[in-house]
Amino acid sequence: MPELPEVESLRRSLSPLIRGKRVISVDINRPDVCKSHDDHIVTVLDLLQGSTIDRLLRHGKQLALVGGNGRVMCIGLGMTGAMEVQDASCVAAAHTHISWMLDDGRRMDFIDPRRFGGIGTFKDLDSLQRVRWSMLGPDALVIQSGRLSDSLRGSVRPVKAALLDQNIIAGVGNIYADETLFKSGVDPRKHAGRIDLSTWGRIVENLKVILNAAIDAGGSTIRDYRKADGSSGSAQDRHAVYGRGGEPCLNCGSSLRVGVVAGRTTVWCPVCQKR
DNA sequence: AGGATAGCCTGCGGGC
DNA sequence: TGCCCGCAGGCTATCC
Repeated sequence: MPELPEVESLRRSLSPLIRGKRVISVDINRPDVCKSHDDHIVTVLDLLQGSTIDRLLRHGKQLALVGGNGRVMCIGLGMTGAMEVQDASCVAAAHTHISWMLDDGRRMDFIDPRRFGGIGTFKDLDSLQRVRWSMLGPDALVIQSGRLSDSLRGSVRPVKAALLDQNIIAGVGNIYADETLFKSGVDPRKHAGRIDLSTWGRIVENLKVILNAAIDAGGSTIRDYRKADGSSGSAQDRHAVYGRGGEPCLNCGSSLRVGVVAGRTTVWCPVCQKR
């Protein structure tokens, strides 16, 4: 499940494979996964055909590839999206929607069975920042607790809903929201506006620790992601609450509760996490 | 206005 | 054994 750590792991693993490479051609198998933000139909030029790939940037869960021609592709992985680089002679996986032929004989594929993901194209980095990234909250790795506290002052929404809102804070998904709130001892249903500054400080600190630990372990997560999609064995072991509903709390032994908060399946400890 | 909810889409696993 | 249904969740559109 690509949240911030998986996207950052992807950025790091993809970078040495594609940075500086030239895109010889682009195969568009499913045009509808691409969306132009510059008022025209997406063309291969928007998808960096003929250009080098100069930089890989990330904000929250979004990955941007910046071309030497200035154009930008912003990739959202959604739930099942993946980018894979392999020898161009390899058969493309099922649900490969876009392929980039690189000048080193390899091919980069955008694969996304459920198509919750997609690729936005922008004429330049400024356009990406203005149209999309400036609308998102600060990246979860660098957000300040004061900023979070300010933007949620008086809010009656559940704190979990706030953490999942990319316009408030970018990069947190269902798994790390639950894990962070458990580690912080905060009930996911607690009103965001009723959380004091010191508690926000604890939440932000724990969030960053959890995200950074996941990034450190993320290489393996992303490598076996396609298998982990169904069976996800090793990734689950690291989670204290996610996927452990009904099992004993690792802290107090109470049965972990499962419910729906902010429209998402949520697991928390009814004893350790306070309203 | 802002929060809640439905729908998108496919694969997998539980239950019968 | 095989089929069906529910669920997984990031994001957008729409409703309340």
